[in-house]
Amino acid sequence: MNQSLQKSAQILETLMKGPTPVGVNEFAHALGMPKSTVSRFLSTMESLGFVRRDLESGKFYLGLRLFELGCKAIEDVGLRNVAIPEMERLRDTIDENVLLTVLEDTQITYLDKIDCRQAIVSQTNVGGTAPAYCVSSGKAMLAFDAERLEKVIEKGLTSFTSLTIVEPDKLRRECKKIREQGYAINKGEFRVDVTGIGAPIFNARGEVVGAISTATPALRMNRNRWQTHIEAVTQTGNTISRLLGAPNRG
Amino acid sequence: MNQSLQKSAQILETLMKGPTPVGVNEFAHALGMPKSTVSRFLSTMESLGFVRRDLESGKFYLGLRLFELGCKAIEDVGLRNVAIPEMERLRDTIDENVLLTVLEDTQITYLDKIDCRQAIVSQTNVGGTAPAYCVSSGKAMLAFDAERLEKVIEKGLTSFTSLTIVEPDKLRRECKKIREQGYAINKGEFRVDVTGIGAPIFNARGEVVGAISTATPALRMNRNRWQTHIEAVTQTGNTISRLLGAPNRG
DNA sequence: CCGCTTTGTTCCAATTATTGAAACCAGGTT
DNA sequence: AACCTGGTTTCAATAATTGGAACAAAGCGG
Repeated sequence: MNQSLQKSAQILETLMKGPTPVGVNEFAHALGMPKSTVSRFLSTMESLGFVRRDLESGKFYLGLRLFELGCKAIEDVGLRNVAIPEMERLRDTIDENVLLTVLEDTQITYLDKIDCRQAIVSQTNVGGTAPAYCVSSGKAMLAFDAERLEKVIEKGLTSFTSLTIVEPDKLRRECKKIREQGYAINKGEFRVDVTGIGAPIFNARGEVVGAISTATPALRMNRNRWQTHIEAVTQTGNTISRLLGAPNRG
Repeated sequence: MNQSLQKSAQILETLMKGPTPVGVNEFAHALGMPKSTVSRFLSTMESLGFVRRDLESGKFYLGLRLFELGCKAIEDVGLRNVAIPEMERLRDTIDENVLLTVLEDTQITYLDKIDCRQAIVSQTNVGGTAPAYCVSSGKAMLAFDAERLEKVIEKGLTSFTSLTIVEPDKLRRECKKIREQGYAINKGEFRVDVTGIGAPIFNARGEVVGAISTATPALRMNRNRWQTHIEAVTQTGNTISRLLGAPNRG
């Protein structure tokens, strides 16, 4: 057990749990360390960005490097562990934002987003929601969850654009088609300028537990890109499903 | 300079900057450390919560302790509490993404983003960084921090697009102009399709402590929008500065 | 099923870094 | 001017760390 890391952790803990800012002498008393030891540690931690020193008082706060690291740390959770490497591969293949969603009631929630390298993207907020029946990942999940599909229909299909599917039977036929082809497409059904391709994710019992999808400005999708992306997204959904122990679906 | 903390920082940096998860051997190669050294460090960092090990693969991610520390770190930046309501007003006025940044060494860090309602936006990662000299908020801060400006110049001005300012004197003249007009503009200097308007934020001692900026796809910026946005961003920067007790700058 | 390769862990003699009391510095107060 | 407090730097003494080697486990190809 590395002693230096333990001491630095104690310093960070003091800053996280108690009032800030904190001076060298305060640390020495709080942690039972000689002030020369504390002073040297803080100097190193400051140069690494783990703490920052208030110029007026000379006292210390937690550094913004931790904020940067923390933003990255939160990205790796739950279904994400399995999905992220595959989403990253998909993003690398098609260079579009790749989203991870789950179905909650009649809406989808964006659990995660793998960012592409394009400067112009369709905006999606991790933690945000959207109606399931008019986005690609939502339709991909509804197609394999008949009970939830009927619940969505029962709740009512509000029009968001002229392309939104609002007739129940049309949505049912759309879902049948999705089951057959293994992916869903959205072309401006929720937002006029946004297109997407979604594929369901199944668990070991064959239940749909999530979906991955792309989100692309419509102007970037030509015929060739559609075909390439459909294949890549479908394959990624299958791969993630297999990693979760799902039975083979083709 | 404590060697152990440096090594742990390198490990965290590898996890933050590159693809994850990462194995012991990968760290050893990436960092030029013996795998015994890496293995011991990871073991200690895991017990402290700084990294977490995927049970299946044995590979490592950044730990959620960093997320906890990062949340506290950003709380300590009082700037956010003051800035957010004004940023929201700005977003409501111009309907573009509004960003809050601070200057760290020669780069900016995105502390916060207030999302607009547009479907197509310029992508920005909270917790992410960018070189200060070729984004609007970075230039807005450098203009009022001569020492930091010279440090950036000394480090070198890499070209990102054909519009990036890479001549030191041209950057200095640009900063002089920014000081005069009170705002900075970026038109494709860092990413070709992205424009932005940035305004500095000052504290009670008249020191620049941050900046707000917009981030907009270039195709959405016509002449009228430029003028409207410049006035709104500049006014918001002034308002936030006044709230922080800054002397009046006009 | 066996041999090989790769990844990761543990050991321990050798090496290096760290330690912390003391000395010193700076600023504020009496 | 003297004293107090907080913080930095020094350096002989001390402790921690190192990293190659040995070992273990898992996966792969023949």
